[in-house]
Amino acid sequence: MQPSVRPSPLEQPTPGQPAQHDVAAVRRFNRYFTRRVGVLSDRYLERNRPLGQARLLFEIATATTQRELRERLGLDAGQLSRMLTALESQSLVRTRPDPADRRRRLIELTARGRRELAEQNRRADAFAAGILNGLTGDQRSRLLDSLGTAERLLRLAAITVESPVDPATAEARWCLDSYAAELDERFPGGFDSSILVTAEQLSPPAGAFVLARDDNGPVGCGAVRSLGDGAGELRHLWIAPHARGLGLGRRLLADLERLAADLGHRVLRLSTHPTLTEAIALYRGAGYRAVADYPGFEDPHATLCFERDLP
Amino acid sequence: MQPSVRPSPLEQPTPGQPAQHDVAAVRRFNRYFTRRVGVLSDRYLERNRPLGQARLLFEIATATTQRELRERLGLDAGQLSRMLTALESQSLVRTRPDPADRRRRLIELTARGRRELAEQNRRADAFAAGILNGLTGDQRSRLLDSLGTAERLLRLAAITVESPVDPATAEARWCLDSYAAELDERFPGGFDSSILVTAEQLSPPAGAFVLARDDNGPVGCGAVRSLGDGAGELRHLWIAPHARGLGLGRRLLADLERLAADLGHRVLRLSTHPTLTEAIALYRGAGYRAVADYPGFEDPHATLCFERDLP
DNA sequence: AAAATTACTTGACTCGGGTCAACGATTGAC
DNA sequence: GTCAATCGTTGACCCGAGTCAAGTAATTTT
Repeated sequence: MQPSVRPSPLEQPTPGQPAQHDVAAVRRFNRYFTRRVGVLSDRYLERNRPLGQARLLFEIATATTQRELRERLGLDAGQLSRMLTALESQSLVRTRPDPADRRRRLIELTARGRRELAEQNRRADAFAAGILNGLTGDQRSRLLDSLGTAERLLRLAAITVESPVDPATAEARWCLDSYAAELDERFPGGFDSSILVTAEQLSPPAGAFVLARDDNGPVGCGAVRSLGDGAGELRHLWIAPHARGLGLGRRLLADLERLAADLGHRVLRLSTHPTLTEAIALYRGAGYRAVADYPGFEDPHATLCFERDLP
Repeated sequence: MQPSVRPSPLEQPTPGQPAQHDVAAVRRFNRYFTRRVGVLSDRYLERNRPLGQARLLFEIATATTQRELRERLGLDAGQLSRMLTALESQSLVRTRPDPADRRRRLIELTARGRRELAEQNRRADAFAAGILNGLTGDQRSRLLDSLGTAERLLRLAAITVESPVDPATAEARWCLDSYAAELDERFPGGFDSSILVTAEQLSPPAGAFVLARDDNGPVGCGAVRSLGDGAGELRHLWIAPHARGLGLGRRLLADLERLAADLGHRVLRLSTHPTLTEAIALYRGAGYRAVADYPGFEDPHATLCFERDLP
């Protein structure tokens, strides 16, 4: 819902309200899909066991504490406790006190529970296979393609970008740490994380930090700091691996440019490394031009510099 | 699950079990979609009214008798009756005895019920719009494209083809009537339905009839009759308008060819009309060649003849 | 005209999901 | 060492969904 005061050459995330026709199409698909696939596959899951317990079995496979289960499934403590005793009485699940904190109870599947879970999975697979069965190979791959594209775009649509945000929060730190860890792996000589800019440099009015989140937490970040003299520097633009290929980079970049302009910068500069091909393509596509160097440039890893005038 | 005894040049609907990878992709999408969209939109629908009543309100807009509602929603008679009295006590719905059969009660929305329904729709729209909001125009159209393709393919996968089937059943008659009605509209001079082949000609061993159904009933048909002398004739291949563009034609055609071969025919012939461009494309694509005429050809509307040797 | 059928209503249930509050047991903070 | 907070359990609920069977009124069949 940004007012389009300053039209940017980049794609705007929200070009007005969606057309009624498009809204109807989404609703139509939703109606069809949940009726045909969603509900049915639930019924398939439960083997004369309440749906809640069946779902729980799924989650227990990867969780160990009640707290975790409660958060993941959004259950009441009492309700979960009762469901667990039900599963325990079927000897699908075993609980024992956590030695580290004996208020807690650790939960694990028994051998029988694992068999039961495998059977549930087999049935869910059979259901999905049943859907694919009536299709030719070509049709199948078109279907999977469409589902994949749809999922990626839905995920993208679920991502919200907060800007500016305090770079000292846990979520922000997590992003910056992930960024450093990734570069450390990708750069031949590793990555020297001491060159990460400090939180002070990224807080207004000196600079700004931008954070993208989906339903499960942070999925990307980016920062602007001041180089002085009307110039800003873009730093630490990072997208979580599972959120790549969605167009989120462009969205973050657009937000950072807007922020930089708001901070009074007239030109935005950045440096990057030839290995980071996706990033380079992003900058070129967004109208950045390569420059030899710039004052304040200090990253020893970077060997490519870009800049762009801000509107 | 047809054994591939006689490999046809046409695409087989079931080339073996789907790969595990594909199955997982379908499950992944299902999980994501139902969690993110399905459940949420239900919660959006209900305005401190039980979900069942909210759904009912939707359906009443287009239905008038309890019987119809029961069938559409799969509800118990008692349950529906109670839900209706609940809606009636909120004066959203009015019922009155059907003058034609006073055991029945006609159901209609009151003015207030219509307002309430409109509000429900507004909310559901807002929810769908919310999904589209975070996307650029280009991304939106890609999303809608993908959803459309996925829905069409899922619909196709849900279609089952029964062959052979008794051409005298109500469903078969319905298809043939629809076929005649459509041609009557599309042909400049109308369609003379007396040339429809008789049920006897389409029953084994003289011929065969094939019927395609989706969850809601018949969506297509086709027939083979004998022309004598080792030749069969393909007749009345028809696909319901809402099931077109899915590739169902090719599937029915493949089934009919298999049937014709089973009946002992060595060549399959057919006649069609230049207006029916989709059909002509289908036949050409399936390896049929145009011929001038053939013995037994009798359809006054048809002016194009095709044939193909059966394996 | 009687018997069977159909359309709906009502009562009496079960069940799963969900909420709330009280209560041990355990732990961390001061 | 005490007190507050935390983790899980248990009892006592509500609610909506769904099932089953008996009952009433109207209609069709025979």
